[in-house]
Amino acid sequence: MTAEPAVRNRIDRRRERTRNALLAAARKFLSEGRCAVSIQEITDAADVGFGSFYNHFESKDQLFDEAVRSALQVFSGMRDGVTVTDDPAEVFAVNFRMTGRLQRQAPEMVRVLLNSGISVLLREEGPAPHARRDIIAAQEAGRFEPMDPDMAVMAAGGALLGLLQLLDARPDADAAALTDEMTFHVLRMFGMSTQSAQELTTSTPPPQPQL
Amino acid sequence: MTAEPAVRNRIDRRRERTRNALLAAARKFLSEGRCAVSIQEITDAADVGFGSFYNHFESKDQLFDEAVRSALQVFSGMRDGVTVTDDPAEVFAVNFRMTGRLQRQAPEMVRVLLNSGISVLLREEGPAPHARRDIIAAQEAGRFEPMDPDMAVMAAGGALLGLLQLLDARPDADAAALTDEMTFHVLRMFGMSTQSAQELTTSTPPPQPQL
DNA sequence: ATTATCTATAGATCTATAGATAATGC
DNA sequence: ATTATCTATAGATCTATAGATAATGC
Repeated sequence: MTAEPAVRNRIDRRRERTRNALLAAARKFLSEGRCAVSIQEITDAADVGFGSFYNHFESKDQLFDEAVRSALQVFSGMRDGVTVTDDPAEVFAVNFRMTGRLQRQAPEMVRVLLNSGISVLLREEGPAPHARRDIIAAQEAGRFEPMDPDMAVMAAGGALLGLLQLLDARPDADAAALTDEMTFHVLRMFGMSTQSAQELTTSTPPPQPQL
Repeated sequence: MTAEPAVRNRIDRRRERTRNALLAAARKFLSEGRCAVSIQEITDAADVGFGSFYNHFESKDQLFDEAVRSALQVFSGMRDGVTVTDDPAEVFAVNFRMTGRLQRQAPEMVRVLLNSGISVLLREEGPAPHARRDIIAAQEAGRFEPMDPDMAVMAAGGALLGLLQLLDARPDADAAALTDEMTFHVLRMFGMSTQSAQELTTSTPPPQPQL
């Protein structure tokens, strides 16, 4: 009656190791913007026999697709375990601040998304659907002014991607400070007062993102 | 003493036609996110003999690089011919509004940028350097509140890319209205009052972007 | 005469698979 | 006995170039 255990035996664990090595190698190339790489190069980077590729993926396109998806999951999975508050604006702010800080924790994952285009903001597996719900809740609670939710998601998501790109280009910058500054401005864009926005971006530091 | 005429004779014009056909074909593939396409496919799409490719480009990478650059030039070149005002905030707003409207004029060009990642916001050939100067001028004129200029560029540029992506996904939406709404919110993010931001986004409609 | 384009092709590279090898389950 | 991995390779595809053709300049 219970679900299958995630890992059944040693064979399955080895199989998953190989698969993960291929995904990690694919993310490495995608993070470098190299999408025209041969399967041989991928299996070499994964330290896996060439033929093993076809035990796990039908094509390079499929591998790359799942690699992007796996990077997206890091972002949407980050929300799990975050303390819930009853202020939806704070929920939004905490998630924004955590995502910005994620750049220093997982720069390669972030780079995969930065290279995969703005369309990540429209993907259902990405962080957009959650953000959309948070924004609507904050609007209904009167914390944000009314605004087309899709526009709000694209505005906040775009600013977030811009921030991540800037942090990527500036390895020595204070990521937490810049992230909080960006969060502050996004909250103000959503109609919050300077004081309220400052309260949400300076008070409690957000928890460390979980990987 | 004068510079060479852009086009000297019929041979040069034909040469340029071929080169432009290759660039256009490359943009077509890039706008579809297909970077692993063969040179044969590119020359077929350009309706050009296979060998002609090497008369103009040394490699596929070089072609793709110049294709992205040519798409970027459409954006930064759009500013030329725009009426100049003495309010730097209005200059910023007019350019933002024109760029949003550009999505309906040149959707393929926009798609090339959307697919080429957030790093376009850091490229010197892109619109970022101009936007940066406009933002600083508006800050010094007291129209925008102080803010790290690079952060401001990434915030506005990210929101703009998000807007363009949304317009691309919604061919039937009112692009001008959504663009003006996004402009309004970005101006408010930069510290403008609701009234001032509304004045800059509702009064004079921006001129049609030139292609 | 010059120059760009086009066609054809040799050689390199890449993909997909078959069959051998190694590891684990029962 | 089963299953995944690995090695080797046939066939397909792709790249870069050589040489022929066509168009223009002078």
